[in-house]
Amino acid sequence: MSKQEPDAPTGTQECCPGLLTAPLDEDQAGELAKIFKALGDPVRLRLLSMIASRAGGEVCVCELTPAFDLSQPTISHHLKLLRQAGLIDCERRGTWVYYWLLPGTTDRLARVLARPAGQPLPEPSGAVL
Amino acid sequence: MSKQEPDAPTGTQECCPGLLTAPLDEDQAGELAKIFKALGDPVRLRLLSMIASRAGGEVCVCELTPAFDLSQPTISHHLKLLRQAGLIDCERRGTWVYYWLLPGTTDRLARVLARPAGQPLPEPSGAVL
DNA sequence: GGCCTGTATCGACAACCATCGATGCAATCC
DNA sequence: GGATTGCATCGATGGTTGTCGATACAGGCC
Repeated sequence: MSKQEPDAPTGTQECCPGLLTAPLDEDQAGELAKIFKALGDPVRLRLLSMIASRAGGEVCVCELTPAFDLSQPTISHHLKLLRQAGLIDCERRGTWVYYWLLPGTTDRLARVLARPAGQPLPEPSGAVL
Repeated sequence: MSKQEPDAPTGTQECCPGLLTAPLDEDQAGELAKIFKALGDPVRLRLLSMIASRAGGEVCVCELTPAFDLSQPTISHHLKLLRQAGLIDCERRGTWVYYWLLPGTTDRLARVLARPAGQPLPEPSGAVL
């Protein structure tokens, strides 16, 4: 486990200065889109937040599955997608499998979305909601 | 324009303390998933970064369309999705249509993904990449 | 008015995705 | 060893999505 497909770049380019400062090239856009797509589902968002907000840092699948009105294979599928996006990782311990957050990936997204502290933004229509 | 469907919540709940601190409820997850889904496409990510990183704050569609190997209706479609997600807005000025970033939405995502400064994260497997 | 240009919408189609039941595999317990 | 439990994988299926050409609409120009 934790080693099935080389989908999670795990460490590739910490560089990119953010979405909001310079146009992304195709490679950066493709790589980031994979991660955002993984977050683009309510079930996966809830799974991720359940895992990330866990006190001990890790959660057993047996706690995640009953929290949803979905079949066990469906939850397993969503966890796999989150793992392939590099957002979480897991380990089998005896009968059970535990998942935890990989904070590097969420940190990277937060940086990519962050606006460099007081960017001008001449607000042609204002709109800072 | 700017007023076609009430899809962009524009200002709904600045509250939610973040993905990583407490489990999301279904409503929050559904709402956030819509925005992340809009970011889950390389073309839309590049469009957004082209718009956001623009010096004057706004970009004419006539500059965006030729930057891609895609048809004009396809670009228009992607811009519509970004707008429905509350990430950008637009205005027609004469013959041309101009788009700009709504920084409130990206700010909100950045906050949602940010980890509250020195969260423990006992790292059962380390993995801070 | 009529034409041209820029952009949005429509309808169609192929590709992808979320979901399920069935099944397989791993580890424990008897 | 055999039974049981926890989780992953497989195959199928209906719904969603990215893309296109055709078309409609809006505004400027003659």
